[in-house]
Amino acid sequence: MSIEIKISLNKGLYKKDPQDSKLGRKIIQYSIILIDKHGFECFNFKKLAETINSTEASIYRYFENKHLLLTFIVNWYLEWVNYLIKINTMNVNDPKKKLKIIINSFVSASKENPSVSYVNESILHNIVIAEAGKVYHTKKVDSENSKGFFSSYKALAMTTSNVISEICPEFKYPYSLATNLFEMSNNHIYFAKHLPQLTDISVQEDDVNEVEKMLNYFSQKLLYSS
Amino acid sequence: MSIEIKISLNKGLYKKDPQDSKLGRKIIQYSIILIDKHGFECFNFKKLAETINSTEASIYRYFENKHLLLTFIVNWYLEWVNYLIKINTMNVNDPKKKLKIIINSFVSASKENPSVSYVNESILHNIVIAEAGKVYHTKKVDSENSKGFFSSYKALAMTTSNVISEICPEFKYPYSLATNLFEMSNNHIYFAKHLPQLTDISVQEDDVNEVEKMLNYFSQKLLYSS
DNA sequence: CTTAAATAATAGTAATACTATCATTTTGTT
DNA sequence: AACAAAATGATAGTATTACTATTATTTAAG
Repeated sequence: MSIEIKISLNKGLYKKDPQDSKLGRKIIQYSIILIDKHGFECFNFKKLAETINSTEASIYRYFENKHLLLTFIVNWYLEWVNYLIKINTMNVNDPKKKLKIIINSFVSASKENPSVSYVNESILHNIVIAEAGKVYHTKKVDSENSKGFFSSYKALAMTTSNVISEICPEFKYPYSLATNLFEMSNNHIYFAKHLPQLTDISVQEDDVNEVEKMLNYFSQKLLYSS
Repeated sequence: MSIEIKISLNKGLYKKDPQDSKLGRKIIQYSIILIDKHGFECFNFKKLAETINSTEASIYRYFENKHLLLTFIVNWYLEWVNYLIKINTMNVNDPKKKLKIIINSFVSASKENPSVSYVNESILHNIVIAEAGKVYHTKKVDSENSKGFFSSYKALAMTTSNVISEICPEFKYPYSLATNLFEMSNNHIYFAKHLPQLTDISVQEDDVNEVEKMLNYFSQKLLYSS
């Protein structure tokens, strides 16, 4: 018994919705695996086509280029996290508890909620950690923004900032703190694994508990210490 | 009367030190301009060669590839900021004041301290804001780290974290806060310009005062509120 | 069973990221 | 000023990448 979620994303991200066909879902499934394995720079549609026994031309029928494919899967992840947050905070009243749930979703939603058969959420989280910045650090950021390509990140920021403002209505930087918690989560998981001198926390075998603690400590200090 | 600083960087970053020759300095000068103008993805050695009336082959005598060139200029910037911080905090005793000077250097060192004739520090800061993450978000991060390619970032993190620990010796996350202040500075300047829904601050005509205020507020709350 | 839609197979182009070779210019030394 | 050594320029060439176009074959829907 499994319910397949279909996440609806901005139509400008794809030429044809990959979630609606077998080949499309294979493209998503294996692009996640390949980008994680080789890194985004070395990933290309030729390798992907070989991996799934298809052709470049077929993949180009779904995505204009690999940058939009990355944008698609990162947005997919963000929508999925946002959806989980909504469900998990639905019946929670205390905004402090809500923020803890949000922080927990930032660091490890992927570990506790596998949900879509063709998406390995845990690997996808690694991609978000390592590659998500590349989605919006480009010269096309303004035109892509105007097409709504970053609306999933904005939605997540808004969800989080609303909870922050519930906790502390006079706090001046709810959006900044929201995005910072998310970015910090990704950064410090990455630092712990690759540049440990840039952080105080450590991550052993995907145990991100220390990151979670740190984010809770920061938000607590900023929002409700004295 | 001008004193030219020469910043010494990891020798693995270049084949030949660009700071030691006219052509090398032109490569630095115009790569900064071109990367800022077209973005790192669209930047290449052919365009650079045309711009400076040289050839691809000549540029390849200085840098193995554009990724190492970016790594070089980002490290150059970090060394330069670190150097300015050292000078400007040298005769300051109060660590709280020191941290304010550091934060000010993060947001706007480039505006107040032009110092090297062939480097436009202000444009370089824009590159750091938009492209620096790409330097270490790559599959080669571990091998490049072991070669010392990120030592400038580590040095800056250490300088900052030492001051943080001076302010509050029992604070558990001095390195994390140090890198977070730096990343946050870059992120929110970028967000303010391109994705304003992701931040609370705004940046008008390169006035980064609001970012500075926010970083001071965050560090204050974390380190010396009650 | 038929036809439309999706995919595969193949081929081709322009740009990119280099490498190699040799000619020329610049520089430092006596 | 003469000359060797080093740096740069000019030119050419290769492999890979990021696509696009065309036609054949398979699959799915009515």
